[in-house]
Amino acid sequence: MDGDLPKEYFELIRKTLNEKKREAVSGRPLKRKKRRNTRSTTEDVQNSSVEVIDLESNSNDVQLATEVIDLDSGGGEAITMLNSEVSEDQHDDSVDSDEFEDVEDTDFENLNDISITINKEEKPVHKNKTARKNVCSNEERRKRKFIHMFYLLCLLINGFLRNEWLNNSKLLSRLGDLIPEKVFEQLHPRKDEDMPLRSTRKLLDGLKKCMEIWNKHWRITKRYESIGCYMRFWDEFDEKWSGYSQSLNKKMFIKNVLKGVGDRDLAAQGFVALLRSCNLNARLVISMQPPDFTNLRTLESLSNSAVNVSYDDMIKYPLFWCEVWDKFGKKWITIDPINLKTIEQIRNASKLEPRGGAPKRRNQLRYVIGYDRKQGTRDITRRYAQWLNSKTRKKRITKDKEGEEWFNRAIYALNRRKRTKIDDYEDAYFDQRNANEGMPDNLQDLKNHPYYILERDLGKNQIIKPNAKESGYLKLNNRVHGVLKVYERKNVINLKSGKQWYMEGRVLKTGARCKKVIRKKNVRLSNIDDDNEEERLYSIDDTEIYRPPLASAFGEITKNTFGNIEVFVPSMIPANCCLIESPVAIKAAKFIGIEFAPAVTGFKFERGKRSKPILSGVVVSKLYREAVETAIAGIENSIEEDERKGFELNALEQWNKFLLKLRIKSQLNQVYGTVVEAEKKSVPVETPEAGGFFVTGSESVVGPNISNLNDCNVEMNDGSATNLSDQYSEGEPMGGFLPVSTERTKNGNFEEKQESDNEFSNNDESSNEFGGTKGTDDEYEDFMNDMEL
DNA sequence: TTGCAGTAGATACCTTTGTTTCTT
DNA sequence: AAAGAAACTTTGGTATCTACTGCA
Repeated sequence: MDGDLPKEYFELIRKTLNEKKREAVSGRPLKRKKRRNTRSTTEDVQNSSVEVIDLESNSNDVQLATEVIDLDSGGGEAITMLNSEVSEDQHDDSVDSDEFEDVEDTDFENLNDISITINKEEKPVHKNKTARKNVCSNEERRKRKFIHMFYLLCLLINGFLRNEWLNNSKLLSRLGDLIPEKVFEQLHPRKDEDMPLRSTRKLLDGLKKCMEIWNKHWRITKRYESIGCYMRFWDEFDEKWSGYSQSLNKKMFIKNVLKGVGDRDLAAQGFVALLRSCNLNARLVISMQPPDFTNLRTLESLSNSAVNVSYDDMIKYPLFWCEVWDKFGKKWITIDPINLKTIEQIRNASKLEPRGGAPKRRNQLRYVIGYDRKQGTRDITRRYAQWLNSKTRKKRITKDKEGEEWFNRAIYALNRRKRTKIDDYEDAYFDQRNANEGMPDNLQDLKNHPYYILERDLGKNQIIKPNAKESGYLKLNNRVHGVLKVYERKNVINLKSGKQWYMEGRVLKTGARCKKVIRKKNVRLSNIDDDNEEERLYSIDDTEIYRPPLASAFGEITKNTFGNIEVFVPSMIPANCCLIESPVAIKAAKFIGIEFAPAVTGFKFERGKRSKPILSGVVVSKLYREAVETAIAGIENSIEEDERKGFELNALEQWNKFLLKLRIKSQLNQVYGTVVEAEKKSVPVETPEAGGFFVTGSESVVGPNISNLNDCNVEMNDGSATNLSDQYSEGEPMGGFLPVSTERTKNGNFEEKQESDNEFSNNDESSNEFGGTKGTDDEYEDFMNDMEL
């Protein structure tokens, strides 16, 4: 179709496109249909071109791919169509350009090189090439999340136990000797009524002294043998954890702390004990480093981009430190006595939050947990993470609701003390910090922010409260979008259609006004006469709880057009009725002949998009409740009885068949002499322990297995018979009857069986029908008569 | 080197009451 | 003749998340 276009056109287009690229004017967004088309390497292109020529050497021109240039729209947008994609179209000239996908202009440098995919076998190869290499599978994703949570839980419990060790009375009394009387007084200053800050000042001085004392006391600081408690990358879980410190028991722990020997973690923990020995309310604070579950890179890509973090960078920021309650300032004071050797009263940012690329790779501050001396456990990440809501939150398991509940449960389980005033003060401080964090200044952080939302990120069924004002603006460098409005999330209202509200047992109030009108999602489903493609949405304030009409005195219930009553929530049951859920409820209600309504409690969605109602029970007047329940019990009972009888009958039938076959066999043996049986190790007839029912692997029939009665020419599935024999001949006897046959031909068939088959079929064809699944009762009877049974 | 807007691709979620033909 | 079983049908739009790219 484009064969008529002269070459100059292409060059013109190419030129225009290149200019447009430079200007970076993005009109309507160009779509790339399939990456593999544009990404295919030149080699591929050439190869395929050659192949095409070979394949289509009869075609008039070398039109390998048709390229349609739409000159009218957008002044030079090029649209390509690939032969392979529309091979059925057979070069239809009348193809409308709208049918083609717009393709990004990246590959128009080589317009003469035409990319094309011909061989179907090649397609998956292309797909694999362009498939994401660095994203792990869904399963792996879940696994990582699980490991993250498990790891975190272990750390939480470990912290709790370690915190208990710190309360050891012997340890505390010995450590208390390290603190001179003067310093002790500084740590417990008198309250200055006029200027509480002065008391705080004294406390801080005392703490500084303590820190100095501790640094003198701690003589030997061991190097971490591996990476200590810092964060591991995912590929490091597959390696052997060599050099991980041997389990440290309580005794050794106390001994080492008193001696002042150990790694940085131990030093920090010991410092907490030191402060507790001075009767201060000191917290053991741990920044936990479970692996990053939001990092979805595969192990290969991880190891390729393995980031080497130097030891010094890694230990720059601590994982263990200390907090002391300042009762004058009603704040927690943070002390890191080892790594940064700092004391701080955190206002908006902490020095302990890792900064810079390298340290952050091994130390992502996400979960900071404080354990106090009364076995209280609290999540105090807020104090240390400057951008908790916009950045840190995304790396935490609490980023979704499920994870948050899990985490809260874990913390709750480890918090062994009642709430105190100190917690109130701290929560107030956290609220203050949340408020101070303010609005993010970039798009990424505004996504899923707990407090703010961009106007453009509002869902289709969401609106901002009518009189709410925007709380700020986000200025983008991009000239196209300019300034975006940001609202507080609490001003967002979720809307639902009338039908959706009905599913929650609510109906629109009279005179309710719709808040928003959207296009219906599935136009295709809606009937032809239902040309209303708009969906009106309402807020919860526009609705009220649905009160279904009461049943009449005779128990008559108002039903819908389908003859049902919908009970999606309990409030949708009429007040004087009840819902009885049972698979046989409808049957029971019918049986006793009362007024009832089948209850639709939900829908099931099957393929083909058709949904079907779930009729899980009936709604009846409360008067009939007992009657229906009794009837249901009766029906269930009788069903059970029937099942039992059926089972019994089936079993008896199988036995009957079996015995019949034995008779046939013995009769045949009498007439024609015994077939070689000596080689068969287990002859079912003579097996003494052969009793009871025998369930085969492939058949669900209960009863004796008949496959081993070769002489009776049991009509069997050859395949299943072979499989059975395979199973049994090699495995242990499974009890009961064993179709063991050791003679096999190369084809895997049983020689013996074949022989006997032939033998038998020659003698009596009609018996072929016997014993198999096809035989009917009449035939059995006939045969039994023949056998004079 | 780092941060970030924009984008593509993958995945998850929402959907919320058939019809025709044959057999018993 | 009526009732019931069986076969046929085999979406698709939107939201959300993540990695990647190119730019500053």
